[in-house]
Amino acid sequence: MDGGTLPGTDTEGVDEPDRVVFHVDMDCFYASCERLRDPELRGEPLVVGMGYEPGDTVGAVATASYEAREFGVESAMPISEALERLPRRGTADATAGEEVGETGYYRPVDLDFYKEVAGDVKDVLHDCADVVREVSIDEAYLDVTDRTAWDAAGTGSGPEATTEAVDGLPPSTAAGPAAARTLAEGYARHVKERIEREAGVPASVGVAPNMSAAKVASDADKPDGLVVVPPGTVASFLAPLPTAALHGVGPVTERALADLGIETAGDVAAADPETLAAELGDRGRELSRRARGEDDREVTPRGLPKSLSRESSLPATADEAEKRETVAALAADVARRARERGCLYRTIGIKAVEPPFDVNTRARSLPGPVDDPDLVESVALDLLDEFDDDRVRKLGVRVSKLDFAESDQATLAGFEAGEDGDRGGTRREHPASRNDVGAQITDWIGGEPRTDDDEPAPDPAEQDDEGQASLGDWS
DNA sequence: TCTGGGGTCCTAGGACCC
DNA sequence: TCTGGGGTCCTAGGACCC
Repeated sequence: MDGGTLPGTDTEGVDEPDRVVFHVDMDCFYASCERLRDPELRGEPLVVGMGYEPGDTVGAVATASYEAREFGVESAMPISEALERLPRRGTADATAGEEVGETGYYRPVDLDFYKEVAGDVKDVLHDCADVVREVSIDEAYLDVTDRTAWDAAGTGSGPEATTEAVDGLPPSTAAGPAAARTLAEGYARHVKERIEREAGVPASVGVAPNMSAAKVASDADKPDGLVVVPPGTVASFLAPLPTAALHGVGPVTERALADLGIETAGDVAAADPETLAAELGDRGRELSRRARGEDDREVTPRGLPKSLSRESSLPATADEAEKRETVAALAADVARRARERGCLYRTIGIKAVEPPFDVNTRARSLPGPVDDPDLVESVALDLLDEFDDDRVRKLGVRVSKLDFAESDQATLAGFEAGEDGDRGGTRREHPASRNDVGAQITDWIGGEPRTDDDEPAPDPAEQDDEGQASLGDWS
């Protein structure tokens, strides 16, 4: 990362040639990491999740290996159900008489280790592309327009014109004989192989002239896939896919579309955009464009986070002490993380989920940004009062309206966190005592908070990858 | 399927201001 | 006094993603 950040000199509006965008998606990443550490797990059904350790009562599958998926185990499935479909190997659950073949391995989530592996992957990605947008721990977009091209590769040799990359794709899509073997495909293969070699885990890669098509392409042939969608073929590539294959179409939107008689991406592309807009708002229009292969979004590094939160499930309870204790612990953790990242927050909120799955959120904004763990706790508890008599199955605490103070303050924050993570907030804090939240806030209003009405802080989403803006660390 | 945890973005209504 | 329009901020909820 060179420091060449030139706000205001972006090239929007310039008519650019076709871009080459990769979407790199690690295959059941957590499971792959576990296998990297313990090769014995290779080829075996493997479930990574939380909640099945002794003493746990709630939990879900984070990742199931493809072998485990054959038993019907899926991501986000309650761990109890996963265990029913695929008993744990070597436990009482899988007692005598059970075929070993009908059991699988279970591993708890070890995020720290996965982050290490993800770091190796990221090193490769940043080495291979000028612009990388890390979407999550196991997923990223690369703009490699300046590193490769859509030109046909090599010697135009005839017989090799079809590529593995397009196997399994509908005939009307991707590289037909004429478009086969682009330089972009070769480069994607190179990236994929480097990831495998240097990080030790498999990835699927989608190659397309825009982000949304690349995203769909990486999904189209998992695991270990490489799907290339050259310019001009995006709409025909997408057309036969179900609407749910489009990024941004979940169960609700899928149903809404189905009610309109729209089942495939091709149907979306053919539908009147205004009809979609009437049903789905702006998203409908956007969906229409994407389905037709239009997506102008540039690949940009991810900006700073907009909120930090922690939540935790518990056996449904109305016990006030238990609820308060939980919220206090969550508040402390959120505040700690905020301080570690050197960020101030101006809004504090809670989430209370009542059975069966009734999500309530409450939030309160402060007059100015703070770094004050005690205040997070007291506001969160105050907001929790409303649910005193309610049974809850999940509680959460969130801070938002984040303020990553520029330069000096950010440095100070980092320094503080490093030196003494336990100290009370020391800057830009209200002077009031901490006994009563209402009093605090009122006092503060009277006092003199930093009136940051309009700090024209650059939109985080548009920040260049300068300094700490390049997330590396969170996710 | 009775549903984990950490996020993002969007929308709608109300308060408030000019 | 039954009533305009525009803008911003706040809260709550919802859809979606990995």
